[in-house]
Amino acid sequence: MPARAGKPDAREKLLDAALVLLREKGYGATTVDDLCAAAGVTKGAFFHHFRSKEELGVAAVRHWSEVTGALFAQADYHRHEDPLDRVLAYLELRRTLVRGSAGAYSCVAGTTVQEIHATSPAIRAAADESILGGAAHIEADLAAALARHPVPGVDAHGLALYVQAAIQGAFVVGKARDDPSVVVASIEHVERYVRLLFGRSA
Amino acid sequence: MPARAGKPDAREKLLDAALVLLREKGYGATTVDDLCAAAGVTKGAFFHHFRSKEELGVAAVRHWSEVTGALFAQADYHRHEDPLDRVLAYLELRRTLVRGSAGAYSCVAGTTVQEIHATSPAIRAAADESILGGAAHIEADLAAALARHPVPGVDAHGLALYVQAAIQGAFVVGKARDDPSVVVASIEHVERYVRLLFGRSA
DNA sequence: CTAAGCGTACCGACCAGTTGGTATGTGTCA
DNA sequence: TGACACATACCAACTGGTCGGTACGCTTAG
Repeated sequence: MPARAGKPDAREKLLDAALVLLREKGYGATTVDDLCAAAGVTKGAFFHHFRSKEELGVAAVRHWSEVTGALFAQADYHRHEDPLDRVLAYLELRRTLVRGSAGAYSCVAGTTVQEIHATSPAIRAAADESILGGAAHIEADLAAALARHPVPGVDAHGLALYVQAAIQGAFVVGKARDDPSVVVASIEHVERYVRLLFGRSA
Repeated sequence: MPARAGKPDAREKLLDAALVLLREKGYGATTVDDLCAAAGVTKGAFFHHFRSKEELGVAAVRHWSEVTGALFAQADYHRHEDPLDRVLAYLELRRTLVRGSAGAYSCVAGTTVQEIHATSPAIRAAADESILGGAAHIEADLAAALARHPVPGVDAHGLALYVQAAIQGAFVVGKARDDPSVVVASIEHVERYVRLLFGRSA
């Protein structure tokens, strides 16, 4: 993909490679050499763009936020007029995205934060931002839905975070079971929960 | 715990140390030297009891299953007559267990499987068994509750796995947010889901 | 010319695993 | 009873390879 000749693309190639490798092997097991080989770049290029492996970790998680943010921003589930319909369409989209191996469908932020939450504050903070950003995709819609149909003890922020948590957990169990169908089934449970909360029948 | 004098306990000490270190630092970042230091044992003892670090990983996950299995087996939530009450009491127990740092409340199997699911089939299988075992703690009760109050499209096995997934995901978000209160809030959402499913008011 | 972008060669630290050895049983047979 | 063979449990020093990171040189655009 030689978009523009002369433009720096080693950095982009490294970040894209990181998205795959981090999800497949985790942060610790992914070596700098692995990343360079996958990106078709040498170590010199790596440390030209990133001062350390940790700095790449932060950049990769932020890159992940951007990639997924763009994906959901341009998705057409926003077209629904009813905010609850938008939330349900979002969940349906997330469900249909689950295909193939865990390295293809799981989440960079969730995978990475499990390993480094106690050892790398910078990556942990980036992962936190990424997950909050993911929750933000539905938080406003949930707030609007709750305004129309209040549920005692439930607030939009907490519910949005729970949806993210349930999906993250589905990835974990999907990896353990080595079977994406349990991820799909779990997301269906999340959809059922949202419908039950708002008294919407299937 | 000097049960019987002369009995080997380096193995036990290593496994107990592994439960802490694996949850705190993850599998990759936990070195054999770390484990030996935490257990107060030398490397010679480590490789006397385990042929490799991977073999310890498998043993540690199995040890985790035994420890948590014993914890839930002797818990008194089983006393409830109604199976749904037992499930709700189980969730309440899990919620009250969330305190302190992620290294104290999170799950060895879930943390480890994220890293090694693609690289170590043996540990992955052990983690899978552990998570299935966790689901088994409530699966029979869910089956009984569903027998009394069937819910279309919901089976006990899938629901039990979803409960495990939601809790695993709560740990992930708890680590990212560095705040156990989001874990508690997520488990409360799971409790609300179960109550809604079975038409049980709070 | 100059500096950004990238490559090659290399270094020191670290880490999983090895080696060779000690201490303490434990069964057994004269 | 005791001495010999053997096994288990553990220790400390070491090794070979790997990994994150560095030094430095070459190329090309402005």
